[in-house]
Amino acid sequence: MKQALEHIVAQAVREAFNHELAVELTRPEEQFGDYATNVALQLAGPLEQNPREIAETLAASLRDNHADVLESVEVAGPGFLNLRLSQHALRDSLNTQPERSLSGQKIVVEYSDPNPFKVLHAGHLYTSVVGDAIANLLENAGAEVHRVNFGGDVGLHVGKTMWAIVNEFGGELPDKLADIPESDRSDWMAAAYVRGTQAYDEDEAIKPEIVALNKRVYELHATNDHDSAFAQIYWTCRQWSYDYFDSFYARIGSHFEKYYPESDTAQIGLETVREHIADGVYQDSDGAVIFDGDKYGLHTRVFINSEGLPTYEAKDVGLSILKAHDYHFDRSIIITANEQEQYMQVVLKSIEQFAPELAHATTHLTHGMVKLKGGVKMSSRKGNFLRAIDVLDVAAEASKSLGQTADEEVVLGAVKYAFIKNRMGGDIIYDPAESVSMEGNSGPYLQYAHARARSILRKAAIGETQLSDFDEGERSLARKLSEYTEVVERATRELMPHHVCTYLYELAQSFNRFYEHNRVIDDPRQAQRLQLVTLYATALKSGLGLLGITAPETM
RNA sequence: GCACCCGUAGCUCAGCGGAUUAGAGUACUUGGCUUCGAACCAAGGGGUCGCAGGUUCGAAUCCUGCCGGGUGUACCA
Repeated sequence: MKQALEHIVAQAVREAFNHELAVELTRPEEQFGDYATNVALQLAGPLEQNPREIAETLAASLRDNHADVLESVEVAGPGFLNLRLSQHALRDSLNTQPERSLSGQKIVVEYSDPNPFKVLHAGHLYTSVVGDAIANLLENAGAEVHRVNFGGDVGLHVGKTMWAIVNEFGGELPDKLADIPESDRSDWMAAAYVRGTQAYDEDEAIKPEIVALNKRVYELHATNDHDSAFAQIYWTCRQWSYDYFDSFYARIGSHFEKYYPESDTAQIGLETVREHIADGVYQDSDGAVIFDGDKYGLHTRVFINSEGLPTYEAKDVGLSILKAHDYHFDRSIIITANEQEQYMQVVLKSIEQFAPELAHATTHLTHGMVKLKGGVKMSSRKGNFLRAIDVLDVAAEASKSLGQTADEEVVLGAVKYAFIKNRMGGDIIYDPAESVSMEGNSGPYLQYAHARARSILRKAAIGETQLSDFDEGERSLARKLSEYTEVVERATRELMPHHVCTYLYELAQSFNRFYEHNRVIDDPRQAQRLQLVTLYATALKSGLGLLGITAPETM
């Protein structure tokens, strides 16, 4: 409907003023109408006419030619045009069917990116949640979406963890792995990483040992060694990490079709970087291979270190090439924490030098850190970090202490909604109690709103009736419902799922206001109103679905 | 030092070129349930939109400078 109206207004402008203009309609406050546009103000300059007069001319034209769609057209303020939809036009704009604007497009979305041999922390949960929402939005718009994951199964951090494990075992003794209970594996490796990092930073004698172990890990891959004692420890621990990731993703409802380990991207990254030394993209410097980002207003980074090993930079180059090779995508979206923003610019700028189309098809989105409200201290035993599962546990506890359910469905809904509702970019302050509360702008509130609407619908049979003209209260709700597709379209276009949260909450408020003053069951307008309640419940469920949040029938 | 991100009600955040009165949630004050789930609704107090300039008919929104916070800045990921 919005697009059709924009077309209509553009046509009116064309006919009246012989002027081409990209018309943009906005949603004004309800008192002003259903749509508004400031085209008259935009035209005032070029046409050298009074904006109000331009607006009056356009209003008259729209009233004369489109009375079927527009109930009223009014000029307001300095020259705004306020449009109010006719009953049938409003009825026609009530649907939650997505516009398949991205159909035919192949999009790879990479997010989450936890590293084996390290902790799966709150930040990974955050990216996973927003990444899912963004992927869902793209898919909803008709794109062929591929969700992929990337993580460091090789690299210095692995050397650190391996060093600590070997140190703890008193040698390369894979049999000792059997002593680690399954439920402790993840935390045990995370703790080893913490010890390894400490040793690396504080003990000059150990540092070279860890560097050597890092190199040995690369060798395991190069020689396909699965048998040596060191190899057995490495592969077993790597698998433990992957198993843990899988179970966590299953728990939160994330699904990745492919996991790129860095060991797969390291070689191709290394080769690609070396290949482009000759043409001057990368260059030797102090025994390392760098990309001179300063030339482009960025900063310089090392892609191959003086040990001859690829750094994360080269592995990311390799990953880009692998993803392009595997998917032949139209667009690649990478979601990471914002501390990688400038790093990624350097990597992409270097790729742009030899594969401009690949760099230009890539979008890097970033988000901030997850911080617990009140700065709850994590125990040093856990390494001073907030694990992903800690967030879920804290939410479950908060729910219980409010005397509510700690059902996984509700806890996940609470956490996901709390994460997504903020615009991506800055850090988010996570308040467990607020997130699980059924009062206010929260996931459980919307789940409850859905359950409540479904409850009404269960009490009465819905006939085959068509929607008829709305009365005042119905119209207000209908108008809010009609915004659904526009909001989803915007969230998709801007890759900002938080718009969906804002809208769903407003929709629920709009419904509650309607419901407060209008009877549904046993009212003469029951059939009509049940249709609206149905549309409302559907919108809530679809919208929550896009956010990766379930909409229960009862709570 | 330089680069990037962020500074909006006590707190947590939307709004990111438009509408007499800058919006939500929360917290606080008050009113509303013998009726479809009141986990709701209605009303009230609370803001020099970090500061100062500039562009514009119009700036929380764009530009510049400053202040404050965060992050990054050569062999970590």
